Amino acid sequence: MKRAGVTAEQLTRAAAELADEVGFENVTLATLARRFGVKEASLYSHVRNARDLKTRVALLALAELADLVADAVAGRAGKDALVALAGVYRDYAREHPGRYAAAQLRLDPETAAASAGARHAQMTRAILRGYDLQEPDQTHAVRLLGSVFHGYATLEMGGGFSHSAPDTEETWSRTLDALDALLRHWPAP
Amino acid sequence: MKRAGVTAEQLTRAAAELADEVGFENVTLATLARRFGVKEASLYSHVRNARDLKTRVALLALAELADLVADAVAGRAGKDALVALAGVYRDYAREHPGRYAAAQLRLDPETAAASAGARHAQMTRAILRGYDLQEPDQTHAVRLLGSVFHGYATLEMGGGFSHSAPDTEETWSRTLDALDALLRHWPAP
DNA sequence: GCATTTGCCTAAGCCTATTAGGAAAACTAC
DNA sequence: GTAGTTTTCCTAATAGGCTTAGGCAAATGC
Repeated sequence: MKRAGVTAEQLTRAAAELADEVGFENVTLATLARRFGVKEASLYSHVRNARDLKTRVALLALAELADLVADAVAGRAGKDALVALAGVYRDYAREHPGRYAAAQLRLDPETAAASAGARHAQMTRAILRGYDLQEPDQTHAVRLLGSVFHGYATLEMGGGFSHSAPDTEETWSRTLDALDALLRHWPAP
Repeated sequence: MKRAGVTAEQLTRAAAELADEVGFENVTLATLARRFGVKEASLYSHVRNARDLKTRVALLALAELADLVADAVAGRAGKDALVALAGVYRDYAREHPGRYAAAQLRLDPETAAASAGARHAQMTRAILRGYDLQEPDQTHAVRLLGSVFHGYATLEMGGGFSHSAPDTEETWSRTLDALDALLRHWPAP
């Protein structure tokens, strides 16, 4: 019998696509096995277990997202860079909800350390160069920005914003205006 | 054989406690059945299915959280109210991670409409009375605050903030300072 | 006390995850 | 090319979890 030729990378990619289709929490080894035309048990030659697969998808999403951010902020500064970076997160969450959810998976410390996670913090910190913030305010600001971007993406996706009154598009641009203003006039302690 | 005397409310409460112990996604009918000393199938007399139970936990958490917020902001205004409201969300997320996750469950529109969800938006809007914001900026601000609080809680819980440098306690208070300043000097469009 | 409703049970089917052990394909090295 | 090794896939089996169907006994209403 000829082999299907599955690899861990293909499996991870397929899992990411499946996650975008049915939600990260509904990604199952059984579904993937069917999709590849092999038996479930065969997948254990490529990934340790279901958790391992989810971790791989998380790492994929983190790296993919970091690359997109790096691209978007290249050559930009100040509010321009802020808008670009924020837009990448929001768009990614909307276009790849499953992958975005995967990127939120809690990783164990070693895995997290080897992930693109640090690049994210690093790039957010980079756009703060366009503003006049010293440590430790810079770190506070990085965390605040991370909170807003992640919170906004999550709430918007989850329908947390009522579909009424001002549309989310406008809220988004006004939120960025607000954050820009805040960073330009960061309050003294 | 005497009955265990399970009710939907007890079940929901137990599920909420279990969620705080093992994580919302790991709440299972099987575990609850064991905890009540009945068979799994018996639970279907009280809840329609696993999804129904999760929905009930979500509604419980939303209501509980709304009550806590209402209590916290009573008699406060301005930054005082902001800090109180924000603190409730953060503390609840840390003390009841499972319930907090449940509160994020995506509900179908009718269920959501009947939930305490609206009270949350309402109360956030209320604290903005201490600031000089007109519509539609008020709505933008409500969404921004919601994003920050939710995002912060999620990232802090998930270990998204590296455990290094300034501790999260300080970031939290500086974040509130920043939001207060932002609301006091909301940028014109 | 008797009828009805309600709570719980057994039985069974379906899905997913995981492990163990085996066979054949693919690859390596002469 | 062929012998040996590794890799990939398989079957078989176990263990959980979710859900439905049908039945009996406990609680409740009159």
